[in-house]
Amino acid sequence: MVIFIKDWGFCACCWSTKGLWALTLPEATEKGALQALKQMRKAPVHNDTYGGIEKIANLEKEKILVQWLEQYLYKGKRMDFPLELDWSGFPSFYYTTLMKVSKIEEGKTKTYGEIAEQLGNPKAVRAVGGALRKNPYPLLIPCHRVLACQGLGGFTGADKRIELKRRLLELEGINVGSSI
DNA sequence: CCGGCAAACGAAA
DNA sequence: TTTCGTTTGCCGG
Repeated sequence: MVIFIKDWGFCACCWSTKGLWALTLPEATEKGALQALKQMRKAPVHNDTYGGIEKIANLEKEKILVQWLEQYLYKGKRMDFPLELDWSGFPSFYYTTLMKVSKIEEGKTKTYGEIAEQLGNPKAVRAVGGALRKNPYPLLIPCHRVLACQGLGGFTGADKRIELKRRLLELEGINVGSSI
């Protein structure tokens, strides 16, 4: 479904086979968000299949997701997410990586290197990046709190979405210089 | 089935 | 500025 968040813009939220995807480009129009939603339902952004989860988007979950997002993005309150997340079939390295990431407290950040170190594999920095790239639950698993040692790192691949990472960090009171 | 390569990185040459 | 290291998925043979 599509919601409008003040000072943020239209936001398409979809609970798909791959988990969650929420498109929160600030400049998205309602029409654009609807279009994106349609796309997401048809072909989820995360296009690797993990587990045999059914393909139908779950509207009930979507509602819960929307409420959560409104609390977080609009009111700045980050609640525990009330639904269980499905990790079946997800590669174990990715899973353990994302678990580490999920333990980063609100308002704090880590680097890809630090995560790799915590995994007992300090050189696997790039692999950590790979795991975050596959994060089926962006926003819920706070991968925006993982930065590169110099600069911001990436966020879901697409160009403009790095802007979302920046905004999420600002929302949590983390000062990201304009240069990085 | 295998080899090579790319990807949200980072250190060292 | 190039190379290498880690893990995974993808594509070509």
